[in-house]
Formats: sequence, structure tokens, C-alpha cells
Amino acid sequence: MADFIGTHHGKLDGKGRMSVPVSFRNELKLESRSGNTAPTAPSPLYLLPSRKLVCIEARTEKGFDALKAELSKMARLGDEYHDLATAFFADSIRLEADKEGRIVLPADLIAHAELKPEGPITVMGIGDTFEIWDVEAAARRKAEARKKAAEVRFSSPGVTQ
Amino acid sequence: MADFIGTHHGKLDGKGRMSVPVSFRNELKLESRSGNTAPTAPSPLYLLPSRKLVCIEARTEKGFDALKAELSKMARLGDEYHDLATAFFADSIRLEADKEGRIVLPADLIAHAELKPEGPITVMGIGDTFEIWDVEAAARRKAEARKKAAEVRFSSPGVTQ
DNA sequence: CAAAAACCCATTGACGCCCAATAAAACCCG
DNA sequence: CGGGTTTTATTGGGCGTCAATGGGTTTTTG
Repeated sequence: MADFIGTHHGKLDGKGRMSVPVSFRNELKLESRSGNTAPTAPSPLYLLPSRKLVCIEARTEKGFDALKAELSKMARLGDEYHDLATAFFADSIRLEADKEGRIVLPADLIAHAELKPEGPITVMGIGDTFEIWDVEAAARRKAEARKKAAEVRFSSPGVTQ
Repeated sequence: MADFIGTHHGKLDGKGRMSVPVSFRNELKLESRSGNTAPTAPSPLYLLPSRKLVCIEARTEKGFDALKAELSKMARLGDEYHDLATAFFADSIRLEADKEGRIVLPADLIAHAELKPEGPITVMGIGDTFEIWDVEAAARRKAEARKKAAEVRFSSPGVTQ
């Protein structure tokens, strides 16, 4: 699956656009032509509001499918599925980048992530997804994640803590 | 897996570049064409801030994949996974050396390791990873490691004490 | 007809890429 | 074993390319 790593900085322009970092675009391309060495098809991106965090979550097609599969496992557990699915999918959107590699963020997602109209943003890779944040909120989130990660104990050999 | 040994000295140039010691570059090449005796592919390097030390940790692709594999054992939708993945992926970076064997260190990693703008650095092998340090900090770290290592008692068979 | 969205091009600034000079190590030969 | 020679590593810096951004123009839609 895709492998989004690193933190990138950008900004929302007057039209609500942002450019997807190159390395991430490359990951998208790779996934779209996985297997076949085809001429390169346009690779879609799925945006959805993060369930617990004040940010936008971005997924590849495969990543999105994986999420759907994960959710449907809960179907048998009761009403939870319906709530989760509504929260996720009702505000989700599928889109493709323009020739310059930019995407237009929908107003409701901008609101959810509390992004400032022409403000600076942070885009960070989380493995098979990536997240779009307001710069300051992103800094706080990273600090928090580091702190919590430090409390968790990795026990595998070769892992430097 | 790769085998990084020895301590090397270098410096950060005005562009924030440093050259990867030859012996380490050779290890990288070896790993990239593991198995096939192919014409030599470019070998990527993964940098991440050390979680406990004031230095930059460098890994080969395999070394990085090992960490990913460890992470992926956790529940994808769980908070614990999310925190770890954020701390891990968002702060990491994948890069390749230029023709001269140099890499450019990102500003945030330079800050984390407290490297001086054009200052001297120490690169030391730690087996399957290597670390990038400020010279003085490296000297202190080595002294400390030696001291602590002397106190450790090996209990595995075949290890001479 | 107005407003928004898609499309296109133009500018700039960072980064990758390459060449040149110096320093260090390996090598060879007497 | 020593001195000199050649190769290779490290460093410095210039140049070109491409990513990121801004904004103008056309097309679609309500």
C-alpha cells in the first residue's frame, strides 16, 4: 500500500486550493498503476473528516476501500456501524488533482479542520494515509503524538527507543 | 541486514548537506541489490529523530520496513496505532544520496539533533542503523554507552564476558 | 445572467544535478 | 621500509529544472 511519510508545509490560496506534496503525488501514481505498467492513469484521492481530530484525512482508493472493509466488520455489532458510516462517508469526497497537482478543499472540510481562509497548512504522512492540518494545531498534535508514543512500549528487537 | 560499524567525522556544509561515509554507502548498495546481481539501483535512506537521544537515526529500506511491520501488527483504527504512526511517519523522511554520496538534512532534524549550522558532526554505526550527532554530544554519548555497557551482564550462550 | 468551477499559463524560488578543487588514503616501486 | 604517485573521498559552489504559487480566461451550472 502507499507509504506517506514526512511533514510538509503549504498554504490555502484564495480559491481554497492546496498543492499535494510531490512525494505524496508520486505515491498516488505508484498505487494507481500497481501491477500493470500502464501509461499512467489519473489517481483519485479521498478526503474525509477525521473522526477524532481536527483535521482532514486523505486516503488513496485502496486506503479508502480498506477503511470501508474495516467498518463493515462492525456491522454485526449493532447500530454503531450506521453512526460511524454516516460520520465518515456523508462528508467524504473523491477528487483528482489538477495539472499542477493541486486539489480544492470543500468548505465543510475546511470548517472541520478549522483552516484559515488563506492560512498556512501542514500536511503530514501517517503511513497509508495523510492528514491536512492548520499549522499550529499540527504542531500541537505532533507533540502530543510523540508524548503518547513514548509511553507505549515497543518490545521488538532492533527498535531504538 | 546491513552492518554499520565505526565512527566517522564530517561536517555540515552551507547547504545543510553531509556526506555519508563510504563504508556506509557500500552497505547501502549491498542491500539494495540483495539477491540479484543487478546493475546497482539507487539505495534510499530513511532518517528519523531518535526518540530518546538528541541525534538523527538513519535506516536502510529494510530497517525501516521492519519498523513498519512492527507497527502494522496493531489495530489500524485504534488510538494507540494512530499516535505511534503519527510520531513515526510524520517525523521521518526518505531520501537518496547525490552522485557524490551526500544527503541534505531537513531543518527540523537538524534542530532535533542540535547540530550547528556549519559545524562538525559525528556519524556512528550501531549495527543495522547509524546515528548522526553533534561531535561533542557524540563523545559524551559514547562515554556513557561504554560505562553502561560494562554494567550489563550478558546471559546468552557463546558470549564471552 | 451571474457565480462558481475547471482550465491554462506565467513567475519565482527552492532543490536537485553536475562540475571543479582540495584533501586524504591507497598503491606501487625502488 | 620509505618516498613518490595515483586513485578516491570529501568539500565547495554554480547552474538548470521543477515544484509551488498566483492569477487570468473560458466553460459549466444554477
